Amino acid sequence: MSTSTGARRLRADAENNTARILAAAAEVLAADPAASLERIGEAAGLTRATVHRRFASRQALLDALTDQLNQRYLSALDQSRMDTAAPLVVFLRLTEILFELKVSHRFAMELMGQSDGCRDGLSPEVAAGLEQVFARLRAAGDITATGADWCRQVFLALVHEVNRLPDDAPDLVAAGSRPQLLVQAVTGALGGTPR
Amino acid sequence: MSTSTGARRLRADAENNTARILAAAAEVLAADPAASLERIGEAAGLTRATVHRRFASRQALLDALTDQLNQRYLSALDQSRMDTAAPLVVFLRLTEILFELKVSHRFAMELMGQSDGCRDGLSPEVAAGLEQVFARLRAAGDITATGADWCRQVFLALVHEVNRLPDDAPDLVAAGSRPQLLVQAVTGALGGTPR
DNA sequence: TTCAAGTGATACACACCTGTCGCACTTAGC
DNA sequence: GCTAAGTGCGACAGGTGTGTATCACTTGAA
Repeated sequence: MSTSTGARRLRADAENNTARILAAAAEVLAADPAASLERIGEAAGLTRATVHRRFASRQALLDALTDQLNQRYLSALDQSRMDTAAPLVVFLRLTEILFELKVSHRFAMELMGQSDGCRDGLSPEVAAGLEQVFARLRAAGDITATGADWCRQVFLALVHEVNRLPDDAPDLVAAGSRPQLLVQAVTGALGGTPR
Repeated sequence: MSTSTGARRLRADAENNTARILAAAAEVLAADPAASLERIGEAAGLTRATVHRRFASRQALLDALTDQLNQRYLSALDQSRMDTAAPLVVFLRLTEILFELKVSHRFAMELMGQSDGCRDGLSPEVAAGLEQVFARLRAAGDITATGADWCRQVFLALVHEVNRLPDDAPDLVAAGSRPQLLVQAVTGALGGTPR
């Protein structure tokens, strides 16, 4: 599962470089979605040639990035233990984990946004997981919005905005943390009763 | 003011083509921020050469688009009559006008988002106007958020998302209209008491 | 009607990104 | 230490977007 699919095992440093390229790509592409592979390699401390050796094409790199993003979302959904905790707690934990994983929110937005129908953005499993989270929030009366798409869009959009907030933003300080501000904002936007 | 700044007056059809290019650019760039000038010209029913005649460079076109966007926001802020009506009414009217003006929300997001500090995104006047709207909402108890940046970001992000919603989205139908859904979502996200 | 303004079409130069070599060098792994 | 795997460097070809210029044609406006 760890990037090695079928091909014979990579050397340790090579596999490490693959991860560095992915991390650099997430960061650079978040700032500029049209950034060249040269800039991505530079950010990873590698040459463009090496980027090409690890990823056959730009599209292959983007696909790998998408897979990684989906896996992180799935992992976060899994760790949030939906079945045992209260919906609001689950939601808060989910956001906490996503922030810890340093998920590239801008890139996530790009992916989710560009897939008008559901082309290549977030996987159906992730969408289903998020939908379940919101369904439980709705059942518990924490939100009133009924559309799964609307809930997901608002969530992703506000994740992105919360992440862009400077550390000393008054609302962020007041809320206590980014996950808490996000939970407040999302539940409020989706028709939840405050407090 | 009308695009003619200093240079001698353009012929009527030329000025009309300038407007068509701007409209086409807003639409095409909303779908693909990296679209070529050829595609923009094609969408406007013109040739790439003509696009270059009206706008010296790609950057000049983007700047003109930014100016237009800022002017439309200013116009909407002006028409919302902040001084005479209740804050919530002002806010609703503002969003209604923005939707009527078919403001390119995606492009607006790009501009606002990319200007980390305040480089070339929305003008200080627009930012100040929005800040005033939110200040009045706060004074009236419709929201509790205190950060001007946070309020503006949430607003712009949700404008974008509301605009992407299909006409038959359940939450949109329930709210009655896009502006109404937007007002509900923004006030809720910013800590307002529902209803 | 007449003429300048504007456009379409085409060509060109320039720059950038992508993808693929080949070769010398370094390094991980046995 | 040896060997193969991996990397850096340089070069190349192909594609695309940009910006400019020229020429014939069309059209707005006096």
